Amino acid sequence: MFGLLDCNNFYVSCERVFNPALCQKPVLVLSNNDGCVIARSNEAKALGIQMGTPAYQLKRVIEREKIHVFSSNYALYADMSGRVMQLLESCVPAMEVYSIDEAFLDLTGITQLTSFGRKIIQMVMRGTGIPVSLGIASTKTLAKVANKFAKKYQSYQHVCLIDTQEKREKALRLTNISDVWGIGHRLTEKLHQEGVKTAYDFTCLPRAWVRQNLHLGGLCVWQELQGEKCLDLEQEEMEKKQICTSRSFGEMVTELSVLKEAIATHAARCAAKLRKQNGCVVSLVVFISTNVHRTDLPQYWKSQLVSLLVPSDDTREIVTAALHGLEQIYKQGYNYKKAGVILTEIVAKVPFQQDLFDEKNHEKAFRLMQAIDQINGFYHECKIRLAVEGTGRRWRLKQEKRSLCYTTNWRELIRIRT
DNA sequence: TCTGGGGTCCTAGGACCC
DNA sequence: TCTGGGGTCCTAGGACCC
Repeated sequence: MFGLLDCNNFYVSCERVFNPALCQKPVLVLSNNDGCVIARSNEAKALGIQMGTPAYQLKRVIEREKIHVFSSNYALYADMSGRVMQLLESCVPAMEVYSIDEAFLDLTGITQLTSFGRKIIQMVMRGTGIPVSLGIASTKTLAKVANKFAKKYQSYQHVCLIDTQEKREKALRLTNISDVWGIGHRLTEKLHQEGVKTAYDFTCLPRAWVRQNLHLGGLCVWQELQGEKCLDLEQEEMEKKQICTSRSFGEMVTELSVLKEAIATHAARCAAKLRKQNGCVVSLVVFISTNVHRTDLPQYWKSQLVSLLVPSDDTREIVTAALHGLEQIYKQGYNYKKAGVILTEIVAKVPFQQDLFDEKNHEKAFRLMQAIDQINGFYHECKIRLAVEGTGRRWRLKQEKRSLCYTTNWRELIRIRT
């Protein structure tokens, strides 16, 4: 059996752990640049606030309902996620960390699944203060369905088990097709045209039709909903095939010098992620774009592929390549809103490969990068950077309501008044 | 004024080869 | 009347996830 454990309103719950006065109150967490809503407390959901709504459209309701609003604080959320995952690891034979707030658990051989589930939930609550819900079923997709019920109906007390045909059918009849994992809005439209409203209706479609019209991905969902296992636990962390770092700017940017700082910073961040998985990059893409929402201003979107002569994981070489790409696509006279770097072709690192004409001291470069990674890793921020990365003063994110990094920064530890 | 950031996988279609 | 057939590789774009 599979379990899907998911943290309730995760980002909001993290804020509440360190600020209990937020409990029972409507709370929102915003995306980077305080752009749109990415997490809501139940109280905020009850006010009808939808995921993804731009913050400026909510100004009035925020004031009227006294909603507490936070900029996202990823350092805090990532650290809290790590604590939850560590606790889970200690009580199941195997697990897959699926996202920052979700994990699939291998529950093979465990009897009394519901009471076991309740114990896990209590343990996470006691250890971290984060409320979680658990769905249990014979496939991952059904465990996802069960998890929705565990969250939605109080009577389950945060654990929902689907272990019989009757329960499975009943759950599928009560699940909208759009709420099924793997069915996005496009497939929902297509299925609505076929008269499919619920997950149960979907399972009644003939296999051949599903294969032909929804292809392999759709067929996998169809099988899993019947209780036929298609997906397994993925335990080892896969190496990324692409690594991307991009950000919108807090304010619009026109000058090349400012874009250079941003691109250099993103490229350096990509390089650090790359070294973490022992990879080297062969080619990368740099892109810049204006603000697509400002239809009153001239628009420009351009990307440039850059190939490195020798695969590299050296921040200096990756940054140089990225800046080279930027110079080829920069055009004066536009207000830029976003820039990014994508490492598109990644290969495994072969230690100190030497080219005949290569005069670089790879051993020395390796030690330098290692030292930088260690120092930056220790401080949870980039203390050591290239000068071209600048200070970010001119393009920094807007984060007006960020809470403190209670668990990762000594200067921001929680203060208790005496 | 103002709308995030990071990924994956699959498929169709074109280019090219013999 | 009649226009081969089969294969690979690459890329762009679409769809999905959190």
